Amino acid sequence: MTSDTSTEVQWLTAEQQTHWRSFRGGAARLFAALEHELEQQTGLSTHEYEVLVRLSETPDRTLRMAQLADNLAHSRSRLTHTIRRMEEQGLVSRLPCVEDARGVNCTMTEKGWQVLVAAAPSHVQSVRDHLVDVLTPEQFAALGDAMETVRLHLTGGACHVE
Amino acid sequence: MTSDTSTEVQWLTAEQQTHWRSFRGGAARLFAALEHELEQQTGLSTHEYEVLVRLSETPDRTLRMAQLADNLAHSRSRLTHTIRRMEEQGLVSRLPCVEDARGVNCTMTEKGWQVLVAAAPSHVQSVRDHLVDVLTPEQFAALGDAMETVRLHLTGGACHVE
DNA sequence: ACAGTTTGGTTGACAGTTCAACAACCACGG
DNA sequence: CCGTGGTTGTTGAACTGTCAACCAAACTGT
Repeated sequence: MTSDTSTEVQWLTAEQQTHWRSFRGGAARLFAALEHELEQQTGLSTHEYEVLVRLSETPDRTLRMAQLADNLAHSRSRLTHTIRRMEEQGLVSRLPCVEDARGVNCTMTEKGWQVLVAAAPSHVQSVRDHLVDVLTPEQFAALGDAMETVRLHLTGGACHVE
Repeated sequence: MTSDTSTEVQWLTAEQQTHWRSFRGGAARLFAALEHELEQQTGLSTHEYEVLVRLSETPDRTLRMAQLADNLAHSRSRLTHTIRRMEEQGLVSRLPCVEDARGVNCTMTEKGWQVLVAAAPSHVQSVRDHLVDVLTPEQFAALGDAMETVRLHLTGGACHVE
């Protein structure tokens, strides 16, 4: 990008390049496979599934739009579109927020809960089939730890929930 | 999905769940950050960048559409659209294939080569900043090995190139 | 009280992806 | 030959995500 002699580019070694490509290629194919299987078996996209999971983990199955967006690392507008579509399917509903009149509370409907309950087993099985059970427990743990480090570094240590 | 008593669901343990979420969240944020930085600094999407990388690695900077699609794990139609756009930008060009009249050879133009050369350093730096240099060499190697295993399992051992 | 700024959320136009249908070509067995 | 089936690549419509503009409500300082 800049000059040539002053700022020498620090290339990747051959091993690093191999690892990087394995990571990128493996992750891309893994997520694609999971997305595809979930879609086939339940009609849900992984994003919709994740929305339902996050909502299901709160006491009242409700979250503010902004919290949901942060949790999922999605843009606000993307979440708005997703939630609108899910609302049309009857999976969630939106209510104005009492404490903050700007806010919107997103709640899981009973139908949304049942859809999630029905979808979870096959999705978990997919994750096992293609990731968890393919690796040794040590490999899988190392994978999780490494990516947690990456995540913390990217979010500046904040955004603790995922 | 099926019965309840016969097919008991094998849930993830709490640790497995944590690792899985770290992996998914970390990978999503990492790829998003890399995509964003590459876009900002070079005007290229990561997909376009990968296309150029793959082409640059062949002797004549040319690949059949199908090989390119397999390498990138993209659908045929997706690649067609991508290549059409890149062709409009003058980064690649398409020529009918002599040996197989169905085929299309995709070649990198000189401009495409120069765009790649200009883009590579900052992209490599991004990968270092957010992934390689954040982990220990052992962690990074373990990451690569694990995802290579996942990739091989998903592609049935075939598709050796990535 | 009130202008200025920040935050929460939505909207619409645009860009990129998916999916199904299609056309052209190869390869192989009658 | 001819036809059948599989492969290669493209197309257009529908869908999803991105981006910038926007409104409304909440803070902030005077």
